Amino acid sequence: MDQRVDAVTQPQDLAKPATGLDLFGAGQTVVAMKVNGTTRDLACVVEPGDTVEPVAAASPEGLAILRHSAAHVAAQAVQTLRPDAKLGIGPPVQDGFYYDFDVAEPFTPEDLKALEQAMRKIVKERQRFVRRAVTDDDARAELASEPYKLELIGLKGSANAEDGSSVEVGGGQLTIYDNVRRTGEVAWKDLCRGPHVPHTGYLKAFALTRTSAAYWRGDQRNASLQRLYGTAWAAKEDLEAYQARLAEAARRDHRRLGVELDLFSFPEQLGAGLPVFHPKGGVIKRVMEDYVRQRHIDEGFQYVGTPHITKEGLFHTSGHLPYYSEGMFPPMDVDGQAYYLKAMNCPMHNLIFASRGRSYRELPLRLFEFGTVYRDERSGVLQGLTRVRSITQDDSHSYVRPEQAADEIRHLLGFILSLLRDFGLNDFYLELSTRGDGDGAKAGKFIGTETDWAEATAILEGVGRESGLDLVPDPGGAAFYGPKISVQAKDAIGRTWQMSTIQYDFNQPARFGLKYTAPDGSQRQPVMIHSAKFGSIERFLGVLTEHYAGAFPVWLAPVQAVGIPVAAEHTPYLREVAARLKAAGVRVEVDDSDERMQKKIRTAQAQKVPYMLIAGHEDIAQEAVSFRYRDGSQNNGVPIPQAIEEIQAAIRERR
RNA sequence: GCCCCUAUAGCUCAGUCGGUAGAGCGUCUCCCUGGUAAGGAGAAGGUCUGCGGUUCGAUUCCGCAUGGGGGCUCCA
Repeated sequence: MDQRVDAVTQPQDLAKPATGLDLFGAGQTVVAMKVNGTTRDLACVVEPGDTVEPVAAASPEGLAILRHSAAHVAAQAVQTLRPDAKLGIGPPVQDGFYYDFDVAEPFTPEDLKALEQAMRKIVKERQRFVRRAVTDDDARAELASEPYKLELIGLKGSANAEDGSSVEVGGGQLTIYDNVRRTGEVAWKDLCRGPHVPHTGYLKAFALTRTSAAYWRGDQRNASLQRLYGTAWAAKEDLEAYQARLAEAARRDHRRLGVELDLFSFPEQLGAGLPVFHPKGGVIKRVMEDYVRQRHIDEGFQYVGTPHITKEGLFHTSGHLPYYSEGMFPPMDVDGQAYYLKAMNCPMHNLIFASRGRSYRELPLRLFEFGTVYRDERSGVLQGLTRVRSITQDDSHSYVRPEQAADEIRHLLGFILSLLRDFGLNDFYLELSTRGDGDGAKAGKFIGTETDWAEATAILEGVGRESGLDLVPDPGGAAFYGPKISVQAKDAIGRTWQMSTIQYDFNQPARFGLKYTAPDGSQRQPVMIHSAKFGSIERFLGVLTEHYAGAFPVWLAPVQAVGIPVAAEHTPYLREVAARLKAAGVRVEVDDSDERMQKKIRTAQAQKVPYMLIAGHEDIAQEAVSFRYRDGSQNNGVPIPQAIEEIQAAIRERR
């Protein structure tokens, strides 16, 4: 498959200058090469003594190059069909690429088909990607009709690579890539750092997927551009596998399963982002909450309760109001005073802490509740259960002596991971959100001294490193009052979800004047550590639904067993069996509808019920039931006590 | 909040080039009494999301609102 070429390190390996095309051939699987560690076009010249390694098309770096080249071809296609289109930027992204355009008319689905067609034509022509160094003035002259490219040239030196606006290669040199036909004619060109595949014929598997709007350089004040999304892969099979993954994700979509399994809905009369849980969704929610509550109590937390509204002063004390007002619903007037729906629980927990004098002996003091908070999320960001406006947090706050903080965070992280594992999630990494030293810190988005931030960040980072999990930095992503670690969990089909957070907060204890009496009798300020295990019950339920594709483990399944009589005359027997199961703590139903057994099995299967208990004459004679499991396997003639024990064991072991 | 798309029965969707609508599933009734993924027959169910406009006439065309989807931005 991939060409394995050992690094060329000795001058005699390479007697005269050569290119990757000479070294690796113009094969399909090598798209670029690393020359002395820098990724370059295969067409670039290497000197004797250079270290050269191939970059395979299927490698992450190779895919990015492939996708970036596909973005160029997409842009060329757009400007062929829409000569008025002005180019924005077109980088590779996760699983694909996009390119932004300023066009008079947005793209339609028919446009996508036509554009794909035009792309295929360009691919067929095997146009070479030819790199050319240009002076700033030449670049301006060549791209005079591309206002956004001119703006990028003007940004040279100040632009950062993160938003894709950086165009120069090392040393401020600009390069243009020409797409050259075999006739030598330049079909298209773009200001670009590269590298690119040798020619468009390398694009074997691509598709345009969707369009959307996007602001120029990601800023709402700028022009709104049309973004064209596509995907590209090293081989057709990879593209098909990707499309199959998307179909699988759609099949698991919790918004769809929520309706099919009768779990929850979003009544229009209630308003956007406000879910109601139906009885079956309510069972899952209740079982989850009961389990999590008990685990918290076992871990030394005390269960508390707080109201949903408060006078506005509380959020001024906490500091949320000046910093977070646009995320809160507008205040309501109660007897001339402004009251707010709470958008967070911590200030109320602080009041519990402050309700009487606290001794160092009480610390860590751990308060926990399921607190429903309300956030005025922008209408455009709402999405099923994963982004709602009423959010039930499994919220806890640990009040500790500063020297206890590291231990408490370690304790919390271990607790969180064990809880997530109990719900079938096993693949994690951590994200460390800090103040960063970028725009946020300068703009006053964060409160507290630099020393405090540095200390808090060091503690979180230390615990994160100890965990052995990957720790990904997220500069500038902290809460305004302190840094945080968040746990990212991968679901059954490899998607990452942000779940739990642990936040170190030295600000709120100061703002609330929280104190405890130290051994020497002095009054000291505790540190508070915020943590949410699921983040939000709603989101977690949505994630779990997709993780299990609706086939919840027995302990969470809304209906754990359904009795299916072979004929109506066997219904009374199954009712007795069901009564015994119910007494044994099993959520069981009997399907006594006027349907045939096969139909009832089909229905139970569609509802993903873990156990189907079938009974006819033969079972009744033996005081038994016949099992049919969700996976279609069977176990006939199981004596009733044994059947009860089997189901109980599955529940007990959280299977 | 911004851009685009979208809204027909409880669900999934046809349809009406402008003359008030259909299917499958589900629900209800009756027949069938059947051993591991759909037995048969019949019925009920829709002011075609809401409000305006254009028109002799609007579910259909236009505008606004609301809900939903894909992104952008945001996400303590």
